[in-house]
Amino acid sequence: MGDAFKALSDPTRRKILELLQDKPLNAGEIADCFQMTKPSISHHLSILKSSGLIIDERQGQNIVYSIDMSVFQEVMKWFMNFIDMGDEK
Amino acid sequence: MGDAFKALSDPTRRKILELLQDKPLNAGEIADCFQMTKPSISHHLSILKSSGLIIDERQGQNIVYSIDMSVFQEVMKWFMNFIDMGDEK
DNA sequence: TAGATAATTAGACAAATATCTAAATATTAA
DNA sequence: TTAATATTTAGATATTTGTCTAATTATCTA
Repeated sequence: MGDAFKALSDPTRRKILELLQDKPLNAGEIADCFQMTKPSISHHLSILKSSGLIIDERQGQNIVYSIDMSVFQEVMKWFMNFIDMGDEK
Repeated sequence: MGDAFKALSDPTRRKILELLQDKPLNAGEIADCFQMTKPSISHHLSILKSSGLIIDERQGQNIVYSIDMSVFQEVMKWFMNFIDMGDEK
């Protein structure tokens, strides 16, 4: 899960996640939202993918990215532990 | 809030937060939990502090650190937006 | 005030990171 | 099969990051 925190530390990657929150997008559509070269965005997508935060699927010439909730939920659980405290002891 | 994500990306810093989850600790007590020099821990503490995730208070010779929940909650809200989705539109 | 203890700041350095350009791969369509 | 489009991979580079040692600051106590 450490990889997810690393992935979340970059603002470009967080913005990518926010974009995908609305709907799946292909790499080109994502890149169009940034003033950055496509290879750079591709690199960020690869980090998000290997951290488990997004998944990709080829659709013809395009590669469509979407959010994978399972790792998000793990990270959320980590935060929840800090809120719970009042309950026990 | 970007600073908080940056701060959370390092495993040592996350472990410090987990330690402080139990109770406030001074810099020396925190350093004792790691195989790392005190200056390195001090550096991590300073990053956590400037990100708003912890606060410090001098008590005599010691400086006691504890978690500041307000930024935690902001970060949590960011994650919540990814869960909510089902509700609107 | 001098010495001891707790912690930080300063400065150096290797490793990791984000970005770019150029080249390669994969798919579609003519 | 050739050309066009979408995307990634490779390689280079400047910046950021995490760590260390040495020096400094702050507090307490004898």
